[in-house]
Amino acid sequence: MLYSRALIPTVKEAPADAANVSHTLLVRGGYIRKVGAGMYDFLPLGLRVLRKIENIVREEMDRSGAQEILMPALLPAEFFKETGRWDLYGETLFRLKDRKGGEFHLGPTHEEIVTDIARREIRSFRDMPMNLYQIQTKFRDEPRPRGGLLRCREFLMKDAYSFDTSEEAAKESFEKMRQTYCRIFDRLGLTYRIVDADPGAIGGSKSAEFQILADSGEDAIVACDTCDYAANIEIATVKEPPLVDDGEAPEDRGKVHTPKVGSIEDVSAFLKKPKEKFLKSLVYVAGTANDPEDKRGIVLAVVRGDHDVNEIRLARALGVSEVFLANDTDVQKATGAAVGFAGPVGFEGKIVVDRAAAAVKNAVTGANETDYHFTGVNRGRDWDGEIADIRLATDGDPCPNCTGKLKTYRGIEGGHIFILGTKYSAAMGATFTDDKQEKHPIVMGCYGIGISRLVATAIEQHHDADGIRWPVSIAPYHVHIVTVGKDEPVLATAKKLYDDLRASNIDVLWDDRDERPGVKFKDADLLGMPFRVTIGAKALANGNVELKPRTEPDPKKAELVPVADIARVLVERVRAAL
RNA sequence: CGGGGCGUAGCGCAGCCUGGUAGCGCACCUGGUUCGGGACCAGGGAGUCGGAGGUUCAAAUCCUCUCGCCCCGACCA
Repeated sequence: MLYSRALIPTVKEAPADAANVSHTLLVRGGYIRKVGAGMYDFLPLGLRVLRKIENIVREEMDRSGAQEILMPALLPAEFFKETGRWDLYGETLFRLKDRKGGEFHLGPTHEEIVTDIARREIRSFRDMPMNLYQIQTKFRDEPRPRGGLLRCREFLMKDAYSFDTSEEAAKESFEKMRQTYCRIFDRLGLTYRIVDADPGAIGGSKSAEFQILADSGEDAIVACDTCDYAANIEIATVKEPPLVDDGEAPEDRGKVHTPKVGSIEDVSAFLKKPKEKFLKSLVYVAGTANDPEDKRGIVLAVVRGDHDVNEIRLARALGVSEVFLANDTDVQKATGAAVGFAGPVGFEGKIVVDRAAAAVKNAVTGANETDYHFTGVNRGRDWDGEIADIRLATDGDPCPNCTGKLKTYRGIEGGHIFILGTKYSAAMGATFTDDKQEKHPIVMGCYGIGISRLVATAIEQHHDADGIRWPVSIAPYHVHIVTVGKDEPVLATAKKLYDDLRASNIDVLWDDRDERPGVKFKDADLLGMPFRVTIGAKALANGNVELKPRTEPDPKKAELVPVADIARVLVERVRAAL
């Protein structure tokens, strides 16, 4: 592509509404433009990256034996109504009506639709295993779109669905997808961790996330420094020492006046006691927003003062689908005190206590009376509760599987794979006949990759102060030729290199604009093509051009390559990196 | 939805408190000098001040409503 004819509207200043690196660089480099919240134009360069990622995903999915299909984005409500998700999905579902008043929605994910294909087309155990996938635009009315391409209301996703005859066979399909995903993320040049995760609203028995490591990531994950244990912090657990009596003599319970100091931090400083001697008591409302038999209840969750509650684990311990931190009014009602002074002593209602908190002796707790705390509180004597694993893992915690320590990382969820079981097939009557003429529901799995999100994710992981540093496999162009000046030999050399590279299937962008060199270099760094070739009169006088990989940090450092060799050298290096 | 903030030229912003002429930088156009890391000089074009209503002789500025956008939380590829 000739730069002078391309739509690459780079800008010097960061857009005011961009909060993260990838968003800023995508806009500054002229890759994308915002149309509305969570909706973006992909300009030519942005689309090239998107297509390259898409093609790698497609190649690896095809290689795994999966078959590509395409389902509609516009869907009649009946399928989601069949499984109950029409109600469960809530506000996130984009709903619309047709001219006759019929109910429709835009697809946020396609389990129901693909299950409908399966129940119509899969009859026999001989038809499986089968894996169907599509690369398609998804629509979710996110409560809060953010981070440019990282979280959109309209986004491109690869979603795959496996169909098997048994849970064991489904595990094999799951494992095959796990390996396929590894190949995909490896080829994309992304550093990731596979972590245990919460299946969430999609449902299912087993799930793993492919977390692309990035400090700006929304997700927190923990990974063991010794074994291969890794989990999303949402469900991560830690090894807790067994509950043994350490021999500390129980003190008498006391009541202290702690005016206006509610937080653990403040009370800890006020009473000059370490946070580990505190019990943090939080009032939760347990239940399910969309549960028809809405069994809501107030629950007190107790963790050690230096720990935090893991809400997903708490919900699991309670056997409900979700828990919500109670609002101030409910806290008042439940404890009779202002927020900050809740405690388990005398609390009327269910109490769940974390394993670590259960071991604390002579603890400080809220007194369920505004401006007062108890000291010398002991479980068993002063209160008791159901012991469960309900705390958030943190840096340095002992690994649950070995003797190693957990380390925390930030990540961006690039892919998520699930074993769904028969949740959708049973609800929708997708069955097959086995070799004994018996009917069973199909066992399903589903596998997602956020294609458009990966464009941004790659930048979060590959950039420097000057701009993007694309991995070769997904760079919009492999080579960026910068011609300095308009001397005839310079232009002729560039033209020949440009033609030679294109003939070798190397994607090449030639900055042939009538701009000063500084402008061209700045744009080249911003755009981030992996190899830059500078052709100028100076080096050319000695028969050389300059070659600089984008990853070379020194802006002035470039390798001199004879004109006769440059095309071959570039072809070799690009191919080696693919 | 809870909390915070912002809408003024294509982009980034000032002006608003204390009402009276819409301004700066970048980008763009013309001419000239420049030309290896975002040049300089001179001239020029470009704005329903997000929208509606109100107060006032007079509103970008004050008041009310409304729409859009961003950030922090709960949700997710």
